[in-house]
Amino acid sequence: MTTSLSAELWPDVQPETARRLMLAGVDAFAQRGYHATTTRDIAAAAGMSPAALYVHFPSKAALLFAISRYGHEQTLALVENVVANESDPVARIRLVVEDFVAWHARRHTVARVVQYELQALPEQEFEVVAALRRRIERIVRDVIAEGAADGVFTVSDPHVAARAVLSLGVDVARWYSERARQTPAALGKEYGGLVLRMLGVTPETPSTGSPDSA
Amino acid sequence: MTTSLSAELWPDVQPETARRLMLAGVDAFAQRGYHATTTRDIAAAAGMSPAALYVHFPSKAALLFAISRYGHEQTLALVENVVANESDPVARIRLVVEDFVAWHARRHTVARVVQYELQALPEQEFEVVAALRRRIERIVRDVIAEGAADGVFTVSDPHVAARAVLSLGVDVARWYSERARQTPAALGKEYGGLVLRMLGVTPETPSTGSPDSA
DNA sequence: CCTCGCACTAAGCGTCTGCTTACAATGGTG
DNA sequence: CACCATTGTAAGCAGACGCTTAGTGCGAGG
Repeated sequence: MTTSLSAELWPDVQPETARRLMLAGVDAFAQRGYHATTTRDIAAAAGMSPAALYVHFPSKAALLFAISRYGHEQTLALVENVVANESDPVARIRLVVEDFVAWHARRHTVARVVQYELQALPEQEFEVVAALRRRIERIVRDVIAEGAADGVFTVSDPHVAARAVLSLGVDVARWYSERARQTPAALGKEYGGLVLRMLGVTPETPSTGSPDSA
Repeated sequence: MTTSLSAELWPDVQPETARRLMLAGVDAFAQRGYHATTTRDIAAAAGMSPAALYVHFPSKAALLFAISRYGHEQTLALVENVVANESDPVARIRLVVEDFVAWHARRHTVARVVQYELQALPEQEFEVVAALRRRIERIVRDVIAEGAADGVFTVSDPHVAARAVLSLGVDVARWYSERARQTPAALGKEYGGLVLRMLGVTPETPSTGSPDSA
């Protein structure tokens, strides 16, 4: 189980039992999918009776929402953080990809739920996370558009390019596992390079600093 | 509904009713997911009683398997066809991406089931489609490795590069819809260009022929 | 020591699930 | 026309589902 690794997640979820339920939910949802997971599964994995779930969450869907929302907020924060600390489009997009990919690899269990169990959310809750997703996509698209305007990126359509960049990151959650040949950080670095080339950045552009000598 | 477009799928499924059930299954599985779809949903969408499903398929899982297997065979055939008709690694990878992406866009309903409902298959049936998936990945990886050996591709690891290329194609099924701004064919062309740059092909390499003048 | 509130459990509710059974309509073949 | 395989239906079974209810253990406050 990857529970031990995920234990450092959600450091501030109020009752310890609620966090255990979220952890159990993540594992179950990621492995079997939301609809194939029963409240009895989750409760048993958390070492409790099925009714205990309803002490902390009004419904099974609310548990999914808590997980999904928290995960989306983390990835949004990640992207916003890079944009806040960097100004060069090349550095921005490389670091966004590095962090985004590394997160989807390291947290691939949570990421699987975040990216692929969206449709199971009730309409109202779905709208909340959909808004978070739009913000993430918007930021990436704007960074690419800015780089294209500066002439450092060569893309015919920032919309398509942003989709492609995010696709590379999202899809990592689908196939990555602990027995992958690369660490999350190493994979992020490699994908960062791939994306820069995809966006038409020539290697002869050392940007502001950090020559990244091998 | 996208049923009318999908109607040209499976031209050779024996009884017409079985095809209608598969069509209804594809739509339902893609929209709500396998586990959230009931046999009553499928039967109703096909205009039949729930028991009719069991005249043509031994179980709900068998219906999913028929859909998944057929879809995987189509994408494999697509990739094999390109490799059989082209010899240059650059042309091969560009056409593979073009066709793979276009298929995942045009058939995004089927593709969604094919790519994201795998885990719902029983173990034995899963192994069958997993073998097909391995063959697809293998071909793409070999083409990239060959291009890298020839010096036309610049990749540090063909495994990672193949994963990235397939990720771009697979993820199209997740976000593409009829109201996308690009036709499947146009998207395929654009992604083909992105992938070539990602693999380090310089635009100054016109390969054997086909200048692709715009 | 009593009392209250909170976290939790045992048991079970109404409903829905995949699937089966018993039977009817249809159409090709002798 | 008799026969039967094929293709469908109506009704329902056994089990599992999300969630509720009634009640228990226990630590904090008076």
